[in-house]
Amino acid sequence: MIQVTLKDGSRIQVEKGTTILDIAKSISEGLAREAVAGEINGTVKDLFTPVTEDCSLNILTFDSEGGKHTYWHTASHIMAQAVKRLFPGVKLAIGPAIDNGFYYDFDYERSFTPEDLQAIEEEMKKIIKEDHAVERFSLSRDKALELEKDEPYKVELINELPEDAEISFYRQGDFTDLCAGPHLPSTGKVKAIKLMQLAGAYWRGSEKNKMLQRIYGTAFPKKSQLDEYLQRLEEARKRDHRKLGRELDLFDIYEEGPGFPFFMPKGMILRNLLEDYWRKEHVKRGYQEIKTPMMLTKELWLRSGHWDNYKDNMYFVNIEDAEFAVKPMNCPGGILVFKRRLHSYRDLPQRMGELGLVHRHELSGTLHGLMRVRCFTQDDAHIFMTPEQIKDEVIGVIQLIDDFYSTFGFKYHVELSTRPEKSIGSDEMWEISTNALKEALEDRGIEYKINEGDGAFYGPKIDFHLEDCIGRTWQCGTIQLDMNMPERFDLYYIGPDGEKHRPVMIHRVVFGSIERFIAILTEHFAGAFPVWLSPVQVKILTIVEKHIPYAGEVKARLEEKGIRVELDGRNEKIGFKIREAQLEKVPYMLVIGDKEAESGHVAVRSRKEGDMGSMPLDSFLEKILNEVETKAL
RNA sequence: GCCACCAUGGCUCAGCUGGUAGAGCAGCGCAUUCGUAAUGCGCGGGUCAAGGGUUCGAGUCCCUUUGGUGGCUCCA
Repeated sequence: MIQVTLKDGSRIQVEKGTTILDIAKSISEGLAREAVAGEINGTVKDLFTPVTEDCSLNILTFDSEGGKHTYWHTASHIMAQAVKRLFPGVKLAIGPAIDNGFYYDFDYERSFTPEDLQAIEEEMKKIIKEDHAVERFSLSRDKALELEKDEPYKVELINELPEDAEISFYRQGDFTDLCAGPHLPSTGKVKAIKLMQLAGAYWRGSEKNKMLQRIYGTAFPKKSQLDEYLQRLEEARKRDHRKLGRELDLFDIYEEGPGFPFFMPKGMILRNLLEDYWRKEHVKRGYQEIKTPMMLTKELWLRSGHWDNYKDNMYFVNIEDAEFAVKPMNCPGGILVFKRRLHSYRDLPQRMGELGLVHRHELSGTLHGLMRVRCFTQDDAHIFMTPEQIKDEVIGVIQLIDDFYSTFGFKYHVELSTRPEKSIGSDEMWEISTNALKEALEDRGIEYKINEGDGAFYGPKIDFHLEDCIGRTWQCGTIQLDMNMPERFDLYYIGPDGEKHRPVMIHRVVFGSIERFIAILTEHFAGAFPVWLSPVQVKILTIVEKHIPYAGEVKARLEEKGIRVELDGRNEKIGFKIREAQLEKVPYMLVIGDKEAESGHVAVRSRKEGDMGSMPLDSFLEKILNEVETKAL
């Protein structure tokens, strides 16, 4: 007998060799039915794995991360099995579970069509119905290579497995695949499936390799869960900033300027409000603002290293036989500003902000609304400081970013990237700066994930990934330490000892790109921006023509207080005007009829709560001004 | 850039296996003066992304180009 400790801490005795599934059954039939895998001492295992020694065991259902992973992994095998049946010559690459489902990469003589996808899905349903048992077995390297001799990608994978690795396979009916597992015990366990899309993907993610065909799919234990998932996607589509941007007349991108967005009058209101907020907060924190030119000479970019490292992403212009580059980053300009005069250690830190429009040549296939464009405005700043000031300055930026994100109601997580293989600077400087970043994070009690070797070539960085209301994350803020540029541009300050010293530089952004941030905000709020950001905050709706004079007075009163207000005095029914204002996502509608005109009231309707009844104009003013002032969400 | 798919009036979309463009919304005009998500009637608007080809005939088939969508790579 061996002792198994369950998730709730209770212990049970089972016979050695009992499978996880049997243990689940002994706990409850329901659990056994729901179980998809088991976690033995923290490692996810197949349900048919026998338990051979004392251990802790967690029975996983679809609701857990590991459970989903197992479930989707088996679904991907079922898909591969179906594809193999329908297209015998197909070669298999890899087929993992991912965030919301799974994919499998195939190499086939012709491209799959949407009709093929249909057929594959049907075949998958058959395989599920046939309910093949899934079994696991291991082979020696030679035997494994023999078994996979017709699968060149599998052969490559096997050859790259470490000497001592177990080479395991999973078999279900007529299909066998090299796989580490774990898997569901049978194909019948998978219930609701759907193939989502077809896409090209390079073998092993490298553009030097052959492009394979990737089929994405997802699966759930219940049809209702699949429907719910599809509905969430539909919801995300409704929130798409490209659609809302056009509908709400905020911004758009035209064929005449691929990747170069246009901002409409209402979009500019939003944008200017964000920039006003940004300026105010930065002045408060001791930043100065500068503006550096859009184009600078080739020599500058040679010196900064961009010519060597970033040329493919830059645009160039010839002026009177001299070559200029349109700036892809603001730092070289900022450095010239710093260099304009001699600095004492007493002047440091110098915090110089710039809302700088940068242009980067991005591959056409990567463009995506405002999220990925070819010109965008970075809310940049460069902080020049002594090495001793690094930690405090980084903390200052971390706090600034936290303030900003919480203003919009965003949750976020933080990642720290360390020295990459290809990098410059001494070990000592890397250690100092990486530690400074760590200390700053720890000082603020912020949890962070480390991305080993993912830093910029000139220094380590902290990235802020914010999460929108439907759970997607976006990299926005970043804090990068740089010891390279000060060197290249021979920056120095005079220390207390009267000698020249090299300053350290921070590059940082909070919004990241104003354009992208606006896109994120648009999707986050589904176009219904908080009152302080709404391009139109109040819409006055008259019942009939004769109310226009009083409505005009109301409008004037609101405008006097800086409220952005529109008057809809058209000869239309009130229901129609409300519907339009609601679709325009105006936070407050003021309905003006006889009663209001006589009493000096306004009938308030909120886009969120509907009819709020009648109130004196002053009460409404107080309410909305308070919301604007507090940036209420 | 690579793979797949897509491109019809301002917007959303019909248009079967090729026979010469249609709806709703929006716009404009007229009527209606009305209390919390669509008043009625009428009118105008498209070289069917661009170019080339097949055909007696192309929105529909083929090729090229441009732009978009979803991925891959890259990234704010």
